[in-house]
Amino acid sequence: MATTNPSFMNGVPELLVLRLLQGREMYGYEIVQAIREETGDVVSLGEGVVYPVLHTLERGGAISSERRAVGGRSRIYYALSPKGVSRLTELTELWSRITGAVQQVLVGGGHAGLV
Amino acid sequence: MATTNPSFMNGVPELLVLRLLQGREMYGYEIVQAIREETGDVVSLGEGVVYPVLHTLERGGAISSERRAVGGRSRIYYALSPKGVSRLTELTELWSRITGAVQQVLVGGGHAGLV
DNA sequence: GTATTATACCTTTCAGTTCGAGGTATGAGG
DNA sequence: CCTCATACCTCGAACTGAAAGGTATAATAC
Repeated sequence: MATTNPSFMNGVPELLVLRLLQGREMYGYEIVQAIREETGDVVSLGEGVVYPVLHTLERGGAISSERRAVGGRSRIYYALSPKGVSRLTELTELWSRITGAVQQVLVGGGHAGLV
Repeated sequence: MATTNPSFMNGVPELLVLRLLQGREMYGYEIVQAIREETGDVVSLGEGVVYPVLHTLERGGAISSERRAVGGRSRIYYALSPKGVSRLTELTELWSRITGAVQQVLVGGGHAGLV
């Protein structure tokens, strides 16, 4: 950890991948399309983003992989580990705190003086 | 400029600064502290972030500056221009769309099929 | 009178993330 | 047979934001 100085807004791809894997086991190519579809193309992470995230996550023990042949296709399915669950919780809370703080400023209207 | 490849999550400092200036004219040092205070220290942008943002914004015509002496202090006050207002609208909408999309995935629970 | 702190501005350097492009391989359909 | 969609992967470029350091002045403390 002690990630040096991570920008306060980062780690969203990681968050999305972990969340999707919480629902079911998925493979990389599938995750790429799921993100596009579930966000209505608002967020579109390419394979160049998703695959490295998966590898980092696996290296850190947050997910595990298993190669399977499905209909002649070779896919690598990823599953969330307990470590991944707590990491997901962590990131979700962080995301919540940050968006809340930003919202605070957006709504605050310049009259900071609230109780 | 042509967007090159801006990460979909960037531009939050710019958004916050514009929003604060919508309320009243402010100077850099003041903005740094205001962000810290209004977000309860959740978001803390240093001077090394805020000043460059102000300069970029001014170069782009989104804000205008005016040097004033206040109680022996020399401060540079910034004010939002019409261009800055529309930029603020733009960024606010983008922010809203993105956080909405992320929320969609976070809540979606894997059963994408909604009406 | 001088030293320290808080105000107020600024820039440069560094590191991390994300993006895009490119590269390999196989099964299915024309 | 050739092309397209599936499915995996990596490297290089680019941008952002963080930290640290640098200047100057007013107010306070000693």
